[in-house]
Amino acid sequence: MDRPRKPTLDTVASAVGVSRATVSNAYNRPDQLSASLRERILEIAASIGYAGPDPIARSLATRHSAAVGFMLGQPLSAAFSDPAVSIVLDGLASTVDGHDHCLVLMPGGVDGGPRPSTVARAQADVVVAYSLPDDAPALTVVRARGLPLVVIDQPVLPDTARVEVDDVGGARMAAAHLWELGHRRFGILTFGLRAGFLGGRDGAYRVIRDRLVGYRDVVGAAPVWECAGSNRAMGRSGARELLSLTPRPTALLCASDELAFGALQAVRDLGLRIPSDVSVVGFDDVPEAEHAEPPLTTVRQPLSEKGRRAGALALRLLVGGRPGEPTRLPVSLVERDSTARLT
Amino acid sequence: MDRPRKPTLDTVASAVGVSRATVSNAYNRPDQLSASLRERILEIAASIGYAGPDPIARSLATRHSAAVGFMLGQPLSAAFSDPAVSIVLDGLASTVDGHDHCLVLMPGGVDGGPRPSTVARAQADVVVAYSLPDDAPALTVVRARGLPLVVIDQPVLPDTARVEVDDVGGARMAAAHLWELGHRRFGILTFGLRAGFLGGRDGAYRVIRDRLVGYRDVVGAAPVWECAGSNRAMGRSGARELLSLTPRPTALLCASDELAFGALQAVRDLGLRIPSDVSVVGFDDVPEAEHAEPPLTTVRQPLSEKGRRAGALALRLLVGGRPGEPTRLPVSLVERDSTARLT
DNA sequence: GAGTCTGACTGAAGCGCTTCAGAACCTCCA
DNA sequence: TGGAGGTTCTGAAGCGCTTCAGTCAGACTC
Repeated sequence: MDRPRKPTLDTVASAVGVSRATVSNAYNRPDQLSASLRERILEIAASIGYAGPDPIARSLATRHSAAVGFMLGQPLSAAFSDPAVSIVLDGLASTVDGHDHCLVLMPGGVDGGPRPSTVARAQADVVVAYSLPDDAPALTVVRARGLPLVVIDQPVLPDTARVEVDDVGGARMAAAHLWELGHRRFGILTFGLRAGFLGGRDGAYRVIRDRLVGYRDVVGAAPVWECAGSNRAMGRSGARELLSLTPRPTALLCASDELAFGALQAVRDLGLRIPSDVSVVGFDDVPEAEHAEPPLTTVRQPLSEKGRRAGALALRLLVGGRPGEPTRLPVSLVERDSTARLT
Repeated sequence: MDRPRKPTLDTVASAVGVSRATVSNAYNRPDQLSASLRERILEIAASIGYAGPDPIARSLATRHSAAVGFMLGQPLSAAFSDPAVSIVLDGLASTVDGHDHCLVLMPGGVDGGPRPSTVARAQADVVVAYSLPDDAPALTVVRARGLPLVVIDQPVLPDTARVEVDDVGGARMAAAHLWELGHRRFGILTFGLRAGFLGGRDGAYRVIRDRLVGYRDVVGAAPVWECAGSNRAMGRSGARELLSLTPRPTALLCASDELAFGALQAVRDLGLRIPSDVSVVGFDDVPEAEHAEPPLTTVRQPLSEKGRRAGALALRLLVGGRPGEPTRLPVSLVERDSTARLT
């Protein structure tokens, strides 16, 4: 609390015998002073332990904080149990970091989405939201603060940039693939805020609702188990529920690869074989899908690109750009060995 | 860039007809004014679209930013491919968030550790470093800025708080367990900055060096394959290298569970059985270890607790606390089904 | 009714920096 | 030789907020 007062621009200025403005220029606008003076300033600054302009004061003066906020629907551990989230975040972080911006993390609580007070105090001048429930209070706070917003995989909001993929189309591809292989009895595995067979409500996440639409477009009515989150363990127990239905589904449509990995395990738990007894298809095409046992048939979406695009959009909003049309990234079906013709 | 100027404390003050100090108090010290006036202020503030005190200006005035920085040794995607990292980060984030602090992420680049310029501009008043290479330049910058620092799993630095586990002891337990089961031919799988059999150098991470020491204490010399990172795919191919040695190891010591998961797969790839042909032990005890096939024998360390402790320490340094003695968390061996007596 | 308290509000001094309109001096060319 | 044009540096006005020492009424005490 009372360590010795740190040196400031003024300290340096008077140590060197120039004005504060000049020292500031030494750091920010080298062209505004002679090289020799600049060098002297930097040298003296270093010698008295001045580590450069204070980021906060600089932010206040320039009116931007060089940080982008990242709001997440889940606690970090839940979010990162799904590699898809990590990959998106990595794409975002590297774009943003490449432009000398920091990432301020606002993880979600149990009710989905960061706490409003967290969002209200976050130092960021643009925020990107990922997989928040549609009605998250955090979104309201962001708008109240007047911060530019980019959403990933969420319903369009007025005046907001957006990146998305064709979830409906992707889901349709997955379902059509199974349909063409002769499957007629399906189980659907999704995730949301709580576990159980899906009754009236259709889940909090737009992505999931969309995938559901796509699946149903093709397969019609089918039992849907919603997991409380997207990870293997939940996928495994959810799949177990679906597989214990009578008649047993011959194919499982999973709303994420993590869920599908769990489903593969559940099928094996029952002593059944993939794909001869049960076909499984995922969604995302995370790197591991290729190395699963058996390699997973899934819908590929460009995860890293999604993060990068979101980052680029955020950066653009930052300099006053317009949100523009939603960016829609392509999906495609990757056929591997977890699906086969029904015999 | 030129959206209409946002309302400030002054705007509100004059709209209400009170002084700026009073409006500030309405937000920060409700006891300093009458409830009725406070209510009126908040109401008018809302009506003119004032979303509360600007976080940056507030930070400047109070001289702290309510943010803790988190420096990481790897890019996000690499870091999060290992659930251990996510769990630690989650523990940290929830502690910190519970005290109304944000987390500022500073992911590493290819050379390990965030870029110095990123660190120099980050708005945080304390930073915690996790799994950085020992000589990361980022650490230097933090100290130059005079920010309090807490390190997780890293060599002790002067005037720095630290949390760690007994890596040497844990590794010893794992090795001793296998030794007692009769194993004499070992393969060791670790991770670091690049892939290959370990020759002279002993890796960039202290954690890994310690685990290696523990393994070797018990098993003596043994081939060591260093993966370029800690994930399944790398573990799988690394284990493949070890298993193709002659004579083939009967037991694999893996420096992380992720690596061990890969190793399990590699063993199966070769048509061998676990644990009858090859025993495998991991390190970390991530949640999935229990559900692996077979369930993984591993060294448990309290990952979430590690993050929480680091958070608590950071918060303490923030209010001027002394670093104190390093916090050392206990490890223990969890015996499951991936290890068995050599027959 | 004088004196003391207390609660409610305000004035003004910063926090550490950026930035912009000059000032001061020098060079160069007509 | 006079002014146009450069270069280098400075003064001062903010950025939006917190905080502390007061001021000012009104309530209370004796």
